[in-house]
Amino acid sequence: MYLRSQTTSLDSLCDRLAQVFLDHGYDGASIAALASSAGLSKASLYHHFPGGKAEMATALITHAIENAERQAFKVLRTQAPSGERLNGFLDGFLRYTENGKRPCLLAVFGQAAPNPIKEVIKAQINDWQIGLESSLIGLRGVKPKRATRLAEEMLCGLYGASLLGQLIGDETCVERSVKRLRKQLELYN
Amino acid sequence: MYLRSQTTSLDSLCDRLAQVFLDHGYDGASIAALASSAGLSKASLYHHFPGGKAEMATALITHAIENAERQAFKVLRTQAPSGERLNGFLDGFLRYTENGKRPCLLAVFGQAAPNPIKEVIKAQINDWQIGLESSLIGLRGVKPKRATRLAEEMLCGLYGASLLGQLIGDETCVERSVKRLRKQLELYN
DNA sequence: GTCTATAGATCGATAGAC
DNA sequence: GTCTATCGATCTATAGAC
Repeated sequence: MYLRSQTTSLDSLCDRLAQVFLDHGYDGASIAALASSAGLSKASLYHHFPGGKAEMATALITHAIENAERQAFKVLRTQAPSGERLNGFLDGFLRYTENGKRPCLLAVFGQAAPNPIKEVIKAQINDWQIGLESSLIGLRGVKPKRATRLAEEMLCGLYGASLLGQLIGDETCVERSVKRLRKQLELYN
Repeated sequence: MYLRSQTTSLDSLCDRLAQVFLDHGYDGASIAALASSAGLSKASLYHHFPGGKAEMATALITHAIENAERQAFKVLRTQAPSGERLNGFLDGFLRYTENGKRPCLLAVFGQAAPNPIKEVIKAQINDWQIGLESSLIGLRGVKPKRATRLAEEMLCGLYGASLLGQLIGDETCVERSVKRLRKQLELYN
């Protein structure tokens, strides 16, 4: 996909397309709806994504991973103290999910999407879990085995809150989940 | 939907149909795939569900809710001590999700399905959260406000573990989440 | 790079025989 | 209650003009 226009336009196009997938799931997002949401005809959309829906979904997952990486997980690999890294991650996760208002594309495509996309998601979340682990190991008194379980607990809590918030229509679940994790890990911001 | 045959056949039909929805989501589950999985022609499937896919999904959600209710949440409304009720619930949740191997239809349809179905899910999960709350209030030292947050934390942890397990292909996430909750609530089984 | 028009496949749903 | 056959709508994807 190449777009001669500015980064803002590309981001805007990705956001519009992603919203359709978030609202209707992979199979529920029709080319017609995607094109309409992008403000293009179907043929024009195929000009940008010759591979059709699968290519769009792949591009959007890559885009979403880059966003999450930049806004949340990147800080885990810095040299800052563990507590600061984890605090920065939690801040970033809230930014990434827009305070829990926006579902995560990884969770949506993880439920139903072509297998290559599912594999990318699986590998990426494993990477992120490892990043959380290494920061948790640096926390006072946390041993490697416990760090592994804590990292999983964090991902469960955050993704679970995002899902639950969507199920019951309460946007504030993720914020409370972040608050709980900060307290449990004795992080103070 | 009426089936003259035994309960086992009805349950078996529901299980087969549910599996298609779990694998492909609401929109991704085609009538052809549903019929094939049920071992019936499309016309025969419509004989049982004149309302088509929406009626199937509604029936299956009702079925899933009844299962979860019977296997997990029912015990929360008994007169047993709070600890026993919560322990029984966690046992039941593991049974309901088949130790985390089977995704929950409520989570799948909560992401993308016709609005009436989403409303049923929303109401049901709110009900369940209230059931958890009242059992948690009975626990030593847990006040109403904290019970509300703990109930949400339990649902986040359990549904998050189910989702995460699906994303990374690890069936054991839910078991660990249950273990964590037992420890946190000081329940011993 | 955008569009209209349309091909070809699959969709949900139904008619009608047995 | 099951089936085959089929309808019209919608879907993905492409052809071809501008």
